[in-house]
Amino acid sequence: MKQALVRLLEKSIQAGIEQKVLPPPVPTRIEVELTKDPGHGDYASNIAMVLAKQAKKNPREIAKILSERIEDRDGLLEKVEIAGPGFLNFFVRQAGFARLLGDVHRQGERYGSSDLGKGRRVQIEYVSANPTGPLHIGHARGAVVGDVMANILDAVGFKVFREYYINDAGNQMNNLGKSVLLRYRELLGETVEFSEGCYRGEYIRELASELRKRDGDRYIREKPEDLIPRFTEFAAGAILEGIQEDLRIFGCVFDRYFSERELYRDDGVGKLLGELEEKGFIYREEGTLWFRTTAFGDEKDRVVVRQNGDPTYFAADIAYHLNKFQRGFESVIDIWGADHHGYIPRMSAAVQALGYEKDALKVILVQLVNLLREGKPVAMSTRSGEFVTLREVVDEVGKDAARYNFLMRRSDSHLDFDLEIAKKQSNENPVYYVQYAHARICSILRIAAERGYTVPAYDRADLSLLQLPEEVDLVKAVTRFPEVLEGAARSLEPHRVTFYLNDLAGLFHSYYNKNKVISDDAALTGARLFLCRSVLTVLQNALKILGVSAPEKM
RNA sequence: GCGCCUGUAGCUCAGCUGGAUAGAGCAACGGACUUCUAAUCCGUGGGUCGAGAGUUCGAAUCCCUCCAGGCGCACCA
Repeated sequence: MKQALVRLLEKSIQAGIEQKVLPPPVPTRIEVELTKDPGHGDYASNIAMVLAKQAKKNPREIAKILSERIEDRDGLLEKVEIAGPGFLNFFVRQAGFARLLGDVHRQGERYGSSDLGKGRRVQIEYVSANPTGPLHIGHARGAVVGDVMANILDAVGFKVFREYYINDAGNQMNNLGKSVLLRYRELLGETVEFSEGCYRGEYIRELASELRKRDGDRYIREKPEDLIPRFTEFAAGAILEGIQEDLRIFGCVFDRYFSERELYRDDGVGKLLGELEEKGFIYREEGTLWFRTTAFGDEKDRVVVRQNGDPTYFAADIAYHLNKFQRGFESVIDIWGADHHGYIPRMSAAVQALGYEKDALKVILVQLVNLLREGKPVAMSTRSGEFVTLREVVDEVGKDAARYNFLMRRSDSHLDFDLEIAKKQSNENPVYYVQYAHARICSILRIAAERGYTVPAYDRADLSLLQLPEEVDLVKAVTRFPEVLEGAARSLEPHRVTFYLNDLAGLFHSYYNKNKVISDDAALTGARLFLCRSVLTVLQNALKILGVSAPEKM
């Protein structure tokens, strides 16, 4: 509907230009919005005010010129009014709205999707937690934001690739192996001391005892230098398997888990740094290699190879991002914890130095989660290994509530996650509000069927009977869905889908309480069933994108 | 000290990229189940959009200056 109105406006501006009452050109962006106040019609455009400056005319005068030249061939509009400083208010005929439900009917589970992305390839990297311990609640938010963002981009026509970067090459891996070895020795009766950087979580103890069960005490005679790599290998493998399992249970499935080690194969990182040095982006100073990130606006240059010869994490990350682009992705999205925001300028600099557009890399920052129980903070300390794992949260509150809760805020704002509220099956928990709307419609359709009503086909339903204000509002909301997905994709803001769902469910609950869908009037019942079915389709499609189930009964 | 993010109703937050009288949920109060599911709905009250100046037809939104909070400022990842 919005787009149809934009086209009408384009044509009327065109006509105005041809008749020399408006100066060219036709603006590239014409805004049409849903109105808040029914007195302002259904849709409104501010285009007359936008044109006022270049046309050097009073906005109301321009509005008049435009409204006189609108050729409504399809009979969508009842009338067009000029209001306030120069708004064009469109009053859509009821039949115009009802027609839109035909799209829902025809497209079914594809309703809402579009070809905004035109099949362009996007890679989206998220979670990417080091395999040094199980995922905790902090990782969960990034996982959901990434997963849902990917679903949204997929829906609007991008070809999406989901990836998890495994940081399995740094010295933290060494610490992991060392930590397990120490616990292993402890199990065999030695007294051990944990140095700085060691991991002390309970899971380390479990890994050690697993090793002991499997291989007994035969490692006790070997040298630590020989043992640590093997212990590391074992621990990282086991932990990564656990991470993958947790993510799967949480509904996050990746196309690929990319190992950092792969970047070092055949001295890949070294060669890349050499190339960048030839191009002048890297220089040597006091025995270290520096990347000239200041050339692209970073506040200082960054080390890529330390004095001791080891490449930094940043060096590998440059290679990783080059690898992404070389695999043919036109656009790359990284999802990071907000505490890494300082890392953006250097990564952006690297991407530009590699010869790609600045816009080719986009970063979504996800703020930390405050875990609460009945309003009181739950203590978490990664160092000591006291934290609530993702698995524990999913087990306690369920996948649906957990996922929905992480999508109720903009990603870059802090989020309080209260375990007790998330668990409650009450009105404090919005996920049930939406699911309940779905279950209610299912129930209506069931009972309608029992009474001999079926949802009519689009051309058999008399949708002109849908005249109540609540019905028009519902139709409007249904038609907003594709726009919401596009907006969420454009702005990289998955929370918009959640807010939209709350609105839609609210409109339905309100309608439901006031009106009967099933009545003795067969034609009216048919029209209302058709409307219900349309709402149901949107609820299902949207919930699917969020990775939240749509129960038929509650 | 520098940089980024945040500041909107008592609380938690939206505000569609500058539009018309700033919204929702909780909490408070008052109502609605003999009905297609009350995990719902209807109503009432509640605001100096952190403060100040600026840009223009028009600002919660954009620019500048302050104030408050968070996070960064490694040859860690």
